[in-house]
Amino acid sequence: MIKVVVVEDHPIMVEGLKNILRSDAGIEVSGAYGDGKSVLQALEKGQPDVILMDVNLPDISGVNLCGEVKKKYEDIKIIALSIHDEQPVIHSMLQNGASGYVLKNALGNEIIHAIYAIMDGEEYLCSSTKEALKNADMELLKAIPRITRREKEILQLIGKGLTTMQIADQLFISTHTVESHRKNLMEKFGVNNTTSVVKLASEYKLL
Amino acid sequence: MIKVVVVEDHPIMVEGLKNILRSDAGIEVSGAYGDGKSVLQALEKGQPDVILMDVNLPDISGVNLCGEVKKKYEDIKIIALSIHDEQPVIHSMLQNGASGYVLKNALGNEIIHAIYAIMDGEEYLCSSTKEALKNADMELLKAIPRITRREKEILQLIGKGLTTMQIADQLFISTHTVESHRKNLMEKFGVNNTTSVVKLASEYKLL
DNA sequence: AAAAGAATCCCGGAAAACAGGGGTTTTATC
DNA sequence: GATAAAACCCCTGTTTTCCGGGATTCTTTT
Repeated sequence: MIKVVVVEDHPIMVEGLKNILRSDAGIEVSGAYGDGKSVLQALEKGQPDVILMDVNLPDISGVNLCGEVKKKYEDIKIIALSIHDEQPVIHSMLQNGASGYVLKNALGNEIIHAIYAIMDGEEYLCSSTKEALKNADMELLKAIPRITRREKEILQLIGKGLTTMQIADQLFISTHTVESHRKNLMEKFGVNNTTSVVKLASEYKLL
Repeated sequence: MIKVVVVEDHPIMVEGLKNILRSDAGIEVSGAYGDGKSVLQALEKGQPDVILMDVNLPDISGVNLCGEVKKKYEDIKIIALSIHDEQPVIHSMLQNGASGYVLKNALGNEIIHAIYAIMDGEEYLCSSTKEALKNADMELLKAIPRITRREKEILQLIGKGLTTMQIADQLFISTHTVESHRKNLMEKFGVNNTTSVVKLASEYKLL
């Protein structure tokens, strides 16, 4: 009997998943949690074989949660569940130890397949995910950039529509410094204007 | 017996909704469709009392679908289902004839409440939605801006990270013209730089 | 504890975007 | 079929961002 824990903040979705998994005799849903904190607590008292984990949670990003869980309990297999098929998101999840990536528009039995596949030690990607990764070799693929505290702060202010000067005033630093951070953000995101940075940051839920 | 049709492109979500609605004796799910086109076709052969409609569909925006359905079948009540609680999205759905707006992180029985409430002729907003609308009087609230074909085209190119000159070259128009469109976009979105336009457009799924 | 690497800070000139003006052609509406 | 409104087009001067640098402090890693 494979023990599965669901981490997902949409109750209706949880209901759907439970229902689908119930239909398989070899799988047992041993718990469902709506945010990162409560799973981490629950895991201290006992571990499942597999965690089905939504990438977008209210309290912590799925990428980070995935990393934390894997650090503490390396035997637990993690399947990422997401609405998005952005390459960097997929890549970051896999780098952080996820064994599978399934889009939420997948059919129910795709999830069951995924569970059995990863219990066999395989890596499972749903068809749309594979499609998204097809013409990009995994080595060159860039993950979600790791940005610093200060950069994040500035990114958020830029996202609010403030100009460099307004940001400089607010943070009591020179406009040149703000521009320097702006430049580094463009560098890290691999683009050459702020607009693209904000667009990507918004896609990766960094704002 | 209240006949309900579900429009939602995530099969797992559909499964969850069906399961929840099944538990209520007065409600019957008479159909489920994954995109706008198939619902419109199905409606020609018979109408339900209520449509539970996801705002983000693969082929058409929920806002437009809502408008179309209401134009042809004004008696069908529509409840919008969404992950987002952005004011302009909520406002646009209600303006297009939706009678309810429920966030996907709502509990299952909230959906059932919503269905009964709107069948009684009420308007139903889930608690988080109400929260989002609280400090903004409905009159002043701005809807998602209506942008023209050309503007959309330019918005998308800007979103790709192209500069004004690159866009001008690609569309065989003057850079001045591109800047003019850019200006109008800022005007319509009520902001004063392109970055904010792209951020909002991305939130409203206009890209 | 030293070196390498990040992160935060600063500068000046070139290249864009922005603001505020005006004009013509489509598209609805009466 | 007139007319008003919207869409689309263009221009000039000012402001902001971009991009080439470089310096100093934190933080890791060895």
